[in-house]
Amino acid sequence: MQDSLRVRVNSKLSFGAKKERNLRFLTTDMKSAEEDAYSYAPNVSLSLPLGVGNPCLAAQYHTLQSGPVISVSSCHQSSYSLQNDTHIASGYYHGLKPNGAPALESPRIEITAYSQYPEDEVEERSSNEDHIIKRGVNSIVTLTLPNADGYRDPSCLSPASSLSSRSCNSDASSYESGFYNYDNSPQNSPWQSPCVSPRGPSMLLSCPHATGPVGSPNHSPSTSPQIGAVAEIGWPAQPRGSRPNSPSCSGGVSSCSGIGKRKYSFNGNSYCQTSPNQSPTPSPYGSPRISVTDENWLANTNQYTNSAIVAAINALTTDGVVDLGEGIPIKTRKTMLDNSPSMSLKVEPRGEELGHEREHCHEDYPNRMALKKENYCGGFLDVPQHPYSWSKPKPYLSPSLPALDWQLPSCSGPYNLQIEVQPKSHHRAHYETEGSRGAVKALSGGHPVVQLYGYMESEPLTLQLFIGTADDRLLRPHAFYQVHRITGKTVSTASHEVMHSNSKLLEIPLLPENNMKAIIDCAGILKLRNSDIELRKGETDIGRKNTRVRLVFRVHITQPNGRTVSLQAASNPIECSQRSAQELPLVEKQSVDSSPATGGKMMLLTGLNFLPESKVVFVEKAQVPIIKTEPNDDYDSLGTVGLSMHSKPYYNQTRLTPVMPVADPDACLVGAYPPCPPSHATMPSSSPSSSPTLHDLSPVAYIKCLPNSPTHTTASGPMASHFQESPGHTNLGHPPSPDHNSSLEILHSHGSSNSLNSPGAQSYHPIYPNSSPSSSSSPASHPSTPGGPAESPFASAYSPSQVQAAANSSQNKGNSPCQLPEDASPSSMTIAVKQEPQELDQMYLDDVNEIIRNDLSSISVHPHA
DNA sequence: ATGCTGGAAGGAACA
DNA sequence: AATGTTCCTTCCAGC
Repeated sequence: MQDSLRVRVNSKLSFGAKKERNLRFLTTDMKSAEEDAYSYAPNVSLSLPLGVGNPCLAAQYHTLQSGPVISVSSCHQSSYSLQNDTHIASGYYHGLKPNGAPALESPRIEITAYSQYPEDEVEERSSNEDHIIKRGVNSIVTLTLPNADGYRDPSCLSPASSLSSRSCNSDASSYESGFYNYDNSPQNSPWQSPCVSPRGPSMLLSCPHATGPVGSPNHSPSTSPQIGAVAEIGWPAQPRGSRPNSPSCSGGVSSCSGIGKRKYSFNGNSYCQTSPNQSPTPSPYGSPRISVTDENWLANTNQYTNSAIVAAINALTTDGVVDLGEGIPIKTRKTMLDNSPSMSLKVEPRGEELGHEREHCHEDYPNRMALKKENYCGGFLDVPQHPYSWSKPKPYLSPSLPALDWQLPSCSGPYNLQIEVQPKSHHRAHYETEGSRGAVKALSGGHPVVQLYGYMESEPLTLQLFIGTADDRLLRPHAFYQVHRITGKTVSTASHEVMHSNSKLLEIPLLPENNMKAIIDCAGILKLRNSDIELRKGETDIGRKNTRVRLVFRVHITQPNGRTVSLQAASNPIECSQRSAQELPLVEKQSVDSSPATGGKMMLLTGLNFLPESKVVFVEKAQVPIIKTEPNDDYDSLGTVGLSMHSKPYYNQTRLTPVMPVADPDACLVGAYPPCPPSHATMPSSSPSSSPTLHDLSPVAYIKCLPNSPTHTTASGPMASHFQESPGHTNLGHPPSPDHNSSLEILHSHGSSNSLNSPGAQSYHPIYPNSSPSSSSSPASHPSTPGGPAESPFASAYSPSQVQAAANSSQNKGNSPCQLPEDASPSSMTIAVKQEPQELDQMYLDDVNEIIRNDLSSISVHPHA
């Protein structure tokens, strides 16, 4: 298909120009991939025939990303093992202890003691106000603020930490704490029991405030201290309503900060959170922002605390400390948290909860403190409402739930956790200073759906949700984003927030009566200020352009033998910035599924965000043409486009899904493809992502696709890898194939986007699914990538030459990498892509990615060419 | 009156 | 060091 078909595009919406336009086809060109990130998918699709096979989509997904993914095939827990990938393994596992506690990350964590402490103790402590350890720490902090401290501490510690700094976090935490409180209280235990679930509702019920029971809590806590108090107390907070949830947190915070705006934020945040409370101190200390964040939690404490103190505290306690310790990097925290979490989760949830709650309470205010103690501690309980669910369960106590940064499989034995409906590839996250921007939606207009297959027990379970990174390499809690609980009339799913480590978790009941399926209409995404997070001590990630996330779902199943099986499924990547949304083209429909390679036929593409500069590129792979769209980022687009275009055929086969994983999920979905077809029970994969990250992660695959430049390859690379890895997924690629011959890509030149610019290529942006992006971005690594689209565009240019070059390069680069690419490259290769070098180091990975891209590009190119 | 959105201004961070 | 571009965060306004 080199040619081009003409395409007219109508943009449905108003998008500006968007409406109908004729797209140009580029046949050969490469696009920039820029956005690739988003795009990932596209490429993928191309090829990938992969296999759809993998049972575990998730894996696939990951795979996709990673490349290696390989394995994905297996869904299982194995994942862990599977993961083999070195990467994975190393990355992931390493650090972690079996328990889940990441060893590496932070020792402290270990130190922490939640686990150590019996929950009871904890509670007691809590009750005591927590002076104890954390509390102690807190106490310290506390000192400053009397009551509050106590509360905070707990929460702060952990929560705070996580949140990072941000007040939000804190807030969040608070909120959460609120939740926690609940949790703590009986409720909390979500972990425990799924029960919670019930709780949710119940909670809601119970909570006066809240309408949504849950909701409120959240909010409140966070919110203002006072409010917080209330909130906590009451979910009441809910009442607050308005933004309670997020807002609260944020809102509260926001208000604080918000009001103040950043500048103020310092105060604001911190203050808000903390300070608000009471003490003045809080915020002050920290640097504004920083402090704020952490502060929030820590804030109080921190303030007082000196590093030494902190250290001591840490030593003592931990959690709290951690938080406090702003110093402690988030990661660390996470770890710690994780550890704790684990504990908490299973076992300690309370502890955490308590802690959190407390924290929350504390955080909020002295009042809260009072409240807490009273309320929460006492009152809450009273609050019968929440308790319901939460309390009850606690089934798991085991301390060891896996840390949030652990990679878990989506399938294990008979169990398979799948994301039946993927979230849209774009969701504008809200700042604390803003009101909630609603729950994450699915392409179809509904909401993401998660289902646990293979669970035959009558006891409900708790589905945990947190915001993870979109990195292919490693799936871990995102430092700059927090899940935000949404409540209201439109929310049908009960939920409650809990702080885990520094991350907020949303706990949602998985009920047998609902076939262990949950509609995730209660999850929004809160953006924390980069400055707040970056200030954290341990934080190493850069917020700038790090705007892609994934919804990560976990479920812990306690088997008859007492053993707990933890499954995890991650969604496709979601772009959370405002910007991208606008820029990404999205193809919702295509009038023709296929056309002669000779061209001459008109194709009508309907979608969004088509710009004059947007181009549609057809790539002929083998025989089957594939169409890709590459909107820059949009996965959607990609997804859509790709999907559609190609087709459906593909779709069918493979499903984009895999490929798309991320990005497009929507598209895919939208496209009508089920994201995870697989979903079926069997499928593990479904969530491609899900899984285990392990798998993938490797960025390699994804990779960025693109590099631009020069050769870049583009997307292909990633895709390729994806393909390879998970054929299935990839497939999206193409499964097997059918079609894949050519692909159509829509490119935008987004303006300036770098990528575009780049190479002569035209920069297309393939729409690859996230994966690529992610990969590219590896978390750490590519900052740019991360996000996006633009930056790293995948630019892929596809010129033949380039392609070749790419290929070569790939070769050059490294074997493994090369290999991958190489494999991939082959045109059609298809997909084949190579296997990934398992062992590649990330370093290599990057290279590899490029290579792959190149390969891909080349591949695609070939066709064209 | 709220909550959710989309859009955009202003300023900071980068290149 | 200056300039231009991109990105981040906060506001505003409309539905």
